[in-house]
Amino acid sequence: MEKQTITIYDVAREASVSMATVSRVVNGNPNVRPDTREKVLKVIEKLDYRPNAVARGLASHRTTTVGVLIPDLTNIFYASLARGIDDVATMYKYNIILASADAAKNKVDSVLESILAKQVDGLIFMGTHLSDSTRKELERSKTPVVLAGTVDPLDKLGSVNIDYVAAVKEATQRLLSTGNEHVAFVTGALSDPINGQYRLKGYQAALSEAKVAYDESLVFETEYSYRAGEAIWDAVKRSGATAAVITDDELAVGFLNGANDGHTNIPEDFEIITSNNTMLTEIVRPKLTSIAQPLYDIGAVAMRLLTKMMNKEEIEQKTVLLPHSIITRNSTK
Amino acid sequence: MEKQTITIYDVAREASVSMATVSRVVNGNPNVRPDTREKVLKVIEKLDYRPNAVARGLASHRTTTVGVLIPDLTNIFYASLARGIDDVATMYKYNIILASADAAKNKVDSVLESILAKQVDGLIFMGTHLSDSTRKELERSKTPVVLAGTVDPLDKLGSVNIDYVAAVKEATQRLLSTGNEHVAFVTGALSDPINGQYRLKGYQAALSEAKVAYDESLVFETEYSYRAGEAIWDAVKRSGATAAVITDDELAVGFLNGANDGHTNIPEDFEIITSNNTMLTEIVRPKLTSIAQPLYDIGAVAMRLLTKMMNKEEIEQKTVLLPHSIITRNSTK
DNA sequence: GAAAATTGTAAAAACGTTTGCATTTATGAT
DNA sequence: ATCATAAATGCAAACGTTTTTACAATTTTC
Repeated sequence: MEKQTITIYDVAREASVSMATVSRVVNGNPNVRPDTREKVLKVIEKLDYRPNAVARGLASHRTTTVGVLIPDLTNIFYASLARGIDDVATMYKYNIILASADAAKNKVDSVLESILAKQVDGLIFMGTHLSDSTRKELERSKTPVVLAGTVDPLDKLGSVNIDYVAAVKEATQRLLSTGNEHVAFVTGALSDPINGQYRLKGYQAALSEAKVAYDESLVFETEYSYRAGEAIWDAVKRSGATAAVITDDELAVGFLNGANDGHTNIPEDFEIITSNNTMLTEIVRPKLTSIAQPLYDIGAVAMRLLTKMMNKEEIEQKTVLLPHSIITRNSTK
Repeated sequence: MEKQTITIYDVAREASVSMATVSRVVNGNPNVRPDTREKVLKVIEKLDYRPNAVARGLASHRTTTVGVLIPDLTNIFYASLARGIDDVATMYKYNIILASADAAKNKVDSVLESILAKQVDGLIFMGTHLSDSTRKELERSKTPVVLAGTVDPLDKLGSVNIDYVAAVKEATQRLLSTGNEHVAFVTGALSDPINGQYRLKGYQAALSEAKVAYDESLVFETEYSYRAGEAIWDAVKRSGATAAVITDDELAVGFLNGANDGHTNIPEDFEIITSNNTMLTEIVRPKLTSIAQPLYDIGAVAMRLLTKMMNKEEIEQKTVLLPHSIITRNSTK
């Protein structure tokens, strides 16, 4: 019934100053005498006034809200990035509008539209490769965008990644070096440039340097899930491979258990290197050797980069590559 | 430079109707002649007009946005709930403002304040037990609230859960029935009513019915994480227990690996039942027997309940209990 | 001690919608 | 045709802020 919202106007009246002055106090504008500031603050306290962010957003054209698109909340890889994003966002007083957008399901554009309608100040994309329509939509809105763990082949948007080519190359070399003649490459959609261009290139480069012929039948394209990993084990085993580089931990874990349950000894009879170094690699037995990506940092740096863009600060590098390494555990000899 | 935002006013002028009519068309108000609707839609298309959700929110007092508080994004339990929440929210055209609020770190109230400032239409709480100050804050804002996987001891807010008392009781009985005389109870903060009241009560009820004395030294309080599970294994083993009910999967998995790595055979020498039936239970070896909670559904139902509250619909049951079961895998005899 | 610069405050115009009310136009029964 | 009624539209006032402009009061400068 009684709405009872205390507005800036009530505060102004009670403190016998103008709305403008109250606004200045609330926003920390220095142009207000200490004693008036004091007086206003007292009234704010007394009336328990809370500024309305919606009205503020309308008047100032800034919502202090950023949109975050995530392909799968329950995939710990993305969740880890999200945590980095969230922490930095909080640090800079931004709220996050989170939306899951399964690229596969063409949801991206509609989700994006609803987020842009909310007038977010910026946008972080994870995982989803940007379609042309998506890109156009972003362009027209002029909203700053940063990709986290996602590359932009056109190199126009901000992005934070590791050097996938180098990382996969090292992993592959590692497997070749222990005498594996047939190393499989098990990955997600090759239409995603990270897989189809970067990682694949690293894989091929390692083979080529080791003078091993590239054999397309050793490349396995599937999806990032535990089930997919279990399911594909047999095929990989039958291909004659004795080792595999796998580009997602859930996938790798499913794969590993497929091997375990099929009584193949890891790493004696088959070696595995996975890619994300999430908690999963430590949970399974044997523990998985993995490319280590600084997941939290990828998210955190992406968000930090976005804050700079939103502030129109000078950006030294809008395409950043964070360092990676390989953590040896027990799925390799 | 040129802001170039197309407003409802531009559309009105171009279509030679009033703003009100355009607004009606956009909002699907039936009070507009089909041919005017057509005309307006054409202009909207032509001008590529997009309504500004912030202005809309200010004028209508509805933001079609809900706040979601999550204790830990990377804990798959919460992430699973969140997925249910997200799907239903999308279905009903709500956006989600996600904020992680580590109850431990007293962040809850400040996060809540920033979310409420954004004028969300409703709020979903996960995991965090509501402090008095939080509750007061919610009350004053009059925002509808639903707890997902979290109980309200005062039973004032909406909530969606399973019957924790019954579930833990069944799990404990199961372990007692295979001859375990000392069954440990390993859980998170006992200050959380779910643990300290409900689950503990179920545990005690099972003991009591089996005429086994309750022994406080078999109750282990720790936190929901893999590391905590690894760390606590030794103490539990030393307590003389030969079985344990564990209330979080990450915790249970750490515990299991503690046992594995300490060369205790599961389930021959020690039985384990965990509580959330997430993917983790299937990933480890042996697979974990678990209480099965409908995680996705808890989130989905919570969000659905919230939509009803936001619409001021009649609510038949604001405290809902979803069914649970026990899934037998290989960590029990 | 007057002119110039600075500071503090108020008034009012945005911001882009929705919505209650008034008005016009169409519909149908007589 | 006529009138009562219903349907469609327009007008203008919110919504709760920020921001621009203007001016008065104070401080500085020489």
